[in-house]
Amino acid sequence: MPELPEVEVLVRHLRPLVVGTKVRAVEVRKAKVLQPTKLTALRRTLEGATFQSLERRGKYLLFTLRSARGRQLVQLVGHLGMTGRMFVAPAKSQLPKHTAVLLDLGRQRFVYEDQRYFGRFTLDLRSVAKLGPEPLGPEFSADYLQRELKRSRQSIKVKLLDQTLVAGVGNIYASEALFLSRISPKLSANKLNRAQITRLVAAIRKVLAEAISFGSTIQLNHGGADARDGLFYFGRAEGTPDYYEERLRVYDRAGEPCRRCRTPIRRIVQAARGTFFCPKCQTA
DNA sequence: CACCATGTTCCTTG
DNA sequence: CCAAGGAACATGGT
Repeated sequence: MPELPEVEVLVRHLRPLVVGTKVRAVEVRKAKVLQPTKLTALRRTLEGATFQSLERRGKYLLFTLRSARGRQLVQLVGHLGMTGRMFVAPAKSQLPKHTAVLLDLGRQRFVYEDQRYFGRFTLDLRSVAKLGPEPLGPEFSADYLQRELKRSRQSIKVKLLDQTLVAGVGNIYASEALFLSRISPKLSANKLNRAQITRLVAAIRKVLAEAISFGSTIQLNHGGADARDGLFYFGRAEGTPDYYEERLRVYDRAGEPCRRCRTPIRRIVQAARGTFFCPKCQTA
């Protein structure tokens, strides 16, 4: 469930559940997700430590803990990859098949589960340090984007996936933002004019903010055994079907009519990922 | 069997 | 050295 909005909703959900709790023990079932951190280092750092805060940066979760008796603060980085989930559940509850890391919090336990194990649960901050500005923050402006795009010949769609350009936009919301700003995904980054760049900044902010508010509205069952079929797709409450169906404008809608002009939505492949767009509304 | 999937990193090519 | 493209990672759904 992992682009910026999904991570933001998860962070808001988890924050009150973990802050103030103490880690009694750490169990790792898939050491790959720790890398390059060693199991012994993770244990030494986390056992006895108390969660102090939880923030989001791009698609990453940043946990800050206070060490056992010192007043030393340590940071823990989480990433959900393509299929990761994190939740807090009763200590004896059933665990998902692909559980990677477990934190014993006493009556409750924190679970990081990831079907494909593409995610991370690590003390290594290097990936976070490389991230570009937050798209919902003040640094992400038309001036900034214009400066960054002018040297790149990559298609704008592929460029938006570059986390050093802007942190948190993924394959779904890149297509969505380009549709909203009526820019062809194939347009070379350095060919966007100022008006397009201004529209794109606004569209990125809008699709992300809209998705956060959608995810905050519906009831999500983060820890449930529900079928996991995509972004916000599990455990949603009954009675929100309309908004749910209308939520995405182009992503995964190949062949279906554009919501603006009824032209069939097209799917193309860019950098080995699917891109969805309206060939009539999104002109080069 | 073939192809597809919300992400990131590494390797190769130019 | 840099930019860009593609494969790899691992598992499951259609």
